[in-house]
Amino acid sequence: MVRTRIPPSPTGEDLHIGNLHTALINWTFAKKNSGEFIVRIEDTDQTRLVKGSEERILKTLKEYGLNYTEGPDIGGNAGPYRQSERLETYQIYAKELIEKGVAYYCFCTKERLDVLRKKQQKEGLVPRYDKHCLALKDPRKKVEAGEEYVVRLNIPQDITISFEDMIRGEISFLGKDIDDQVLIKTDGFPTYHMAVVVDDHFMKITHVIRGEDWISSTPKHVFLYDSFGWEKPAFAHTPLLRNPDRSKLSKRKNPVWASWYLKHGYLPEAVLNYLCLMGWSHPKQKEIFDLQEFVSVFEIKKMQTVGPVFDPIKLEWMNGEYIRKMSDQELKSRLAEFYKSKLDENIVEKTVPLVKERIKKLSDYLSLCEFFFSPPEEYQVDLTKHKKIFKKVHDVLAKISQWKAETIGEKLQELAKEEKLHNADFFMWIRVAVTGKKISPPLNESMEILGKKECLARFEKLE
RNA sequence: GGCCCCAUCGUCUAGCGGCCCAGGACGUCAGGUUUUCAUCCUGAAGAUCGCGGGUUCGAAUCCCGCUGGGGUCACCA
Repeated sequence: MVRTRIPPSPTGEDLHIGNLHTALINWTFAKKNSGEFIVRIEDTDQTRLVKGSEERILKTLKEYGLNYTEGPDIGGNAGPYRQSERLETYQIYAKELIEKGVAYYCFCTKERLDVLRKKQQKEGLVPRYDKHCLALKDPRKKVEAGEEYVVRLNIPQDITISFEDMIRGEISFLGKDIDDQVLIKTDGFPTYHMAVVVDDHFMKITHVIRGEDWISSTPKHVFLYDSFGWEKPAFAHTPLLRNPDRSKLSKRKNPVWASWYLKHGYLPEAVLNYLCLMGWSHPKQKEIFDLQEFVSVFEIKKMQTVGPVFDPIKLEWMNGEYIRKMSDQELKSRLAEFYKSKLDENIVEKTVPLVKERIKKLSDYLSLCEFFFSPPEEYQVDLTKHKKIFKKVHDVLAKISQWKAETIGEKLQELAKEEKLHNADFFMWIRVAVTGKKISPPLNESMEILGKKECLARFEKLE
């Protein structure tokens, strides 16, 4: 049984878009293999916890439709799914490591560590723990005496640790290049490295699919698995999403919270579809496809190793494509949902066919259609010179008995001819008079929807 | 700096030794349709496949070096 997971850390505002990307890959990989996708909260850093973060992360994941079968809010057989609730387990296994000699107590103070690090840096060496406490005679006594300690991993200097990455092939590291990582902190909490291995093992995770930034930590994890005598999961390190300058995607240069895109009128399925194209491409070079299709054609081995630049422009294009292909009914309900039903449903329904090809995001709707809900307060063009013609327009419109776009268009066309006015100018004045803007949905149809009375009123105002 | 990962149009990518003086998509530009905008249609510009060596009859594709980029070096994940 394939089991994948996503381990968000509740230390940010929300789910990071990069995490959404890895979540998508994990979810898809699980689905493809009829496996399970689970969520585990990695809240071992008590100092960085952000209130409400966990709830928002889980909510966002659900809004994107990446449903999980086990998680902190829904439970499951391998729970608890919050690391802060699994503290004893880590303690037990840390002891086992110490007994096996692959981990040791360390009593070094922060001060000593700082001095050591500075000295190494000055000498041009890589900062690394010097195994000072490994030589201690009776560390147990100090522990029993209540001295503060951490537990460190004891990586032999002379070994080579290698692992097979599903995307990149074999990767190996030398023991001398790996630091004696802290496993248990002074506060008794485990570090990521300890917790991730223990949890993945007991949660029976078969495939660890995570970002490229974890590659250099993987040998530590491999060493732990081997020390415990546990079967290792398969590893895959996905390329990291990048800023335009190719650095790791960051909030200074891009909106990074997954919910930001939802809030700003992007559709979850469009964002996900765009993310599919980050580091992977459809075998038939298709760009637009749904999650179901992704699951059926996705191959993790075909993932690219280069970090793709996250391009908001292409995302926007894709979002527009999704909107365009939606049924009117669907778009109407998405808009209602997006605007939290604050807009007149009747108007939304009537205007949807007019705007479908004109908006790229749900949030574009209101700026384009504001004039349907309230008369323009200002005009993008100075209309004071056209009072006379507006009077004529008003009278022509007033005579129309069948208030239909077609008739409105015909009558106005006739007037333009009579007055010997260029269509482009004439209709622009009318457009601005009715909508306030130079850019609007089709004029005649808009006037039909607005209704005769309202249209006449808008011209009377300008006469 | 050490270690690790990587390198095809501005961007996302196809390409797995001959089909490639490199194809598609976004974006850009020009034209057409149009009462604005958008859609739609047509077309164009845009990558000497980072550079230099090999291997081979033949390399974007394989090997090596260089250069460049990224990641990582915490009692953060």
